[in-house]
Amino acid sequence: MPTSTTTSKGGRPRKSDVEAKSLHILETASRLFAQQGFAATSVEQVVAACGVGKDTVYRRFPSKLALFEGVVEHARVQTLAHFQTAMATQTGDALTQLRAAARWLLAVNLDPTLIAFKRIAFSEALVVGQAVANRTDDPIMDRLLSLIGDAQKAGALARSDARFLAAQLINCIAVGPMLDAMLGGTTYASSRAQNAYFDKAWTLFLDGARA
Amino acid sequence: MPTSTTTSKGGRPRKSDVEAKSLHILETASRLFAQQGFAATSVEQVVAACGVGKDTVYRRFPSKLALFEGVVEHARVQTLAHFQTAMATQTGDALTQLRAAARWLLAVNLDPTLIAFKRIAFSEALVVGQAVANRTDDPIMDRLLSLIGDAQKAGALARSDARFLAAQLINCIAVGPMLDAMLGGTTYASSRAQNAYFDKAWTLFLDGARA
DNA sequence: TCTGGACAGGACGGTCCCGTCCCGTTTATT
DNA sequence: AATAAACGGGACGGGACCGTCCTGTCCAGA
Repeated sequence: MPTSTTTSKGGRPRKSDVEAKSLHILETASRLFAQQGFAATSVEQVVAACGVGKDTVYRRFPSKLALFEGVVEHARVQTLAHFQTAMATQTGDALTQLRAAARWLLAVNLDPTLIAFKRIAFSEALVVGQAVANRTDDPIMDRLLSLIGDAQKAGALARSDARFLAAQLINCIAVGPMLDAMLGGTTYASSRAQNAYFDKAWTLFLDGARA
Repeated sequence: MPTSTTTSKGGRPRKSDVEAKSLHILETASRLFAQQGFAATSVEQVVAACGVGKDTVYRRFPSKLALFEGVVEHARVQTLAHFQTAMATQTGDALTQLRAAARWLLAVNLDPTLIAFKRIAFSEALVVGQAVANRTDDPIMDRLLSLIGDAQKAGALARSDARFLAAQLINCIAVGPMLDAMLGGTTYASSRAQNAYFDKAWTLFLDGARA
């Protein structure tokens, strides 16, 4: 049975299986890190949950920190792809697209896994943070800035500092609910509550930022 | 030399010294927790930095977690007192006072110690968080709600949900810079930058929230 | 004066965890 | 068929740390 995609007891795997196993490790580690945090999750737990030997993890990731960085990078790439596809189908003027981007930001900032990683990023910023924080190449921010610039040119937004407006947009729309959820609140769990909040917050932001 | 307020080698202390020592432990632990986080700070470090025996800590706080909770409670009481005195000297109409409260919120949210504790609160929300998060008896929020209510009655603010407005005020004014600082940013370190940011953010909020 | 309580310093047991190493097994590659 | 690589399982060393216990010391209160 040479085509064993399932986990066998041992033996040299095919290359596709090697990659699949890396992905499996990343996803399992992601779940555990998200549930328990970085320090509270032991490599042994990951290994056991994967049904995998310790060497198999340490061959791919030279340390626990490297494993975590791999998990974060994986999540980042996925989130980015999600954003790209969500925005690709958007049409309309800049303000409409900005609204859609803001709505997406709220939704993604309420995603439990992202919240968990933000939590770890904040908490372990002294240790782990650089893996999550302060990515200078941030296509999402670039897109926001671009949309804000277009909206300003169209006269739909006041011509204040675009970077400031983007930061305020994120703060007004997405950050508050995220922190609430991060600290255990369930205020915005339902889709209805999310929509209601978004409408109010967007209106507030727009009234303040309108030209 | 019976009046030794300094640290002596041993001996039964006077009651005032007992309390002073508790305070010293709390402040030293506060500094270390803030610098290094909860998990990364060992009781031995606190003990060594205090010049104190382990028993002396464990007699006051039955566990490391209890010590941390004591530190947080101490900080909370101090912050609250600071807020009360800062607001006691305020005069003027509700909107002016609300502005002062917001300005205070920004300053206190950029205080390194508070940032450090918020960081720990986020990080260890699964373990420690209840000590920091979700205090229902929050006089600061009460004051904000009261001021917003007054401003609405005076026609200076739109009559939307006061709790929503308060949350947005906090998000727009204080939370963004705090998160930035928490992740290592130094954007708002100088007092000038802080003032400039505050003016812009307050204006944006007010334009959105005005009646 | 006398005694008990608080103290500093430090040793200790128990626990947990990271990262390395080894072993027998299985299979892709040559 | 021979080789080498990857694997699961598990033991192991090294180290960190929590919380307890002990010892000698010294002073506040009775």
